[in-house]
Amino acid sequence: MGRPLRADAARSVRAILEAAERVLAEDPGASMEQIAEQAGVVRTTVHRRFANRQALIEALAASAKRQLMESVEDAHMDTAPPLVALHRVTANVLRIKSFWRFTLGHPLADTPLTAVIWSEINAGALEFLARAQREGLLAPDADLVWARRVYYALVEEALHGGGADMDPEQVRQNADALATLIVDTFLRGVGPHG
Amino acid sequence: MGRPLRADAARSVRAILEAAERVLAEDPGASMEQIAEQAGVVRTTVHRRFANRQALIEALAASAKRQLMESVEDAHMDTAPPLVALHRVTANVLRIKSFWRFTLGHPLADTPLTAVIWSEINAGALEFLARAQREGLLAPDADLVWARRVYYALVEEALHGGGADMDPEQVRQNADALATLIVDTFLRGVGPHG
DNA sequence: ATTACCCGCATCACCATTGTCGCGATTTTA
DNA sequence: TAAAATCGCGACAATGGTGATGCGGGTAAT
Repeated sequence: MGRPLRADAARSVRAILEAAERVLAEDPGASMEQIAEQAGVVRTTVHRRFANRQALIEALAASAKRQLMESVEDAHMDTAPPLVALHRVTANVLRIKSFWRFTLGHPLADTPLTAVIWSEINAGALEFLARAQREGLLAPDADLVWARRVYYALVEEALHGGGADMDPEQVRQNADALATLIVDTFLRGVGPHG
Repeated sequence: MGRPLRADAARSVRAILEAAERVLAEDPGASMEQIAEQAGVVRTTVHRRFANRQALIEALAASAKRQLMESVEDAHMDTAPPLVALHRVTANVLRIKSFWRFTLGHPLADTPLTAVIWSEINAGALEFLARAQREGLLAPDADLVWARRVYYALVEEALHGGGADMDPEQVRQNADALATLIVDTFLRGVGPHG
């Protein structure tokens, strides 16, 4: 950690990170050149701030994972009523994931650090589902690991599915409606209810 | 279409296609060299049979799409009882998709031809869901497009989800059990039923 | 057995990407 | 305003993948 970056340098770093997220979301194999262009910067400047592609991706991962964890904690999944917590965490995650489509969606961005965070989140999710099951929100005989996978799949589908990917902006504006749809489908499926 | 290939040449072609499917499933950006190595062949031999990477991928697509269509037709989705047809097509598709993980899973393998086939399959699926809804298998107010997306997502999840991808062999052996799980979740979700 | 074909191998040219460097011009900071 | 940091730009070497070619030894077909 040298001295703090100068104002213009900090601006470049942010521009590069945001551009990288956009470009890599479209094409995970995009070149540094393309990223630099989107950032309105010359390629050498990118290399000045990030030694290599890996360093750039890890920097992305750091920001993304932090935001994701915050948005999960914000849902208070350990205390709020299960249905409320589920809806809330779903909407939050939709918003974050629509922003970090590449970093949070592609396994390429995996570092030793992120693996830890993932396992934490997965463990928390399983714990939450167990509580939800005890409180009658899930079927008593439901396979919780499968349930977790189904939930993840529904979230991913809402984000990426349906032919072309959703417009991130659109996702963020409809996050609550989408969350309702996801939770509803998660719990009751698409068959007739009642 | 020149004259038929000699026996050893045909063997090489098959080895290359199978190797390509395996290697590309692991890493969609793998080099021709890696594919050749897995095929037990020198890289120049690959180029002898497939002018460029694109040609190779299109050849893969041709085989895969044909098998997929056959497996869908085999389910008789237009005449069989909806629940039966749904279970059957699910098991069939699981088997095919576990084999062609790359070609059928990655949009990279998209050619003008495959786009047509996809839209046919999608239209057929929607038609089937409409019938299923009329016959009471789906909720009367269910959004059929969303239902289709949910179904696709569940199938993908069963194949690729759960941390590491499933062992293709294992998927094929448990295709019926997996299909039951998928259809059940699709129709009733994971919440309490009754 | 002869012919036609195929493969492995070595080699070549070509291209895109990556990563580094130095310089002059510009912007920020103190 | 002076010093320090940053950027754009051009250049460079290194790397790795791509596609083509020709040759000699081997293999399938007739």
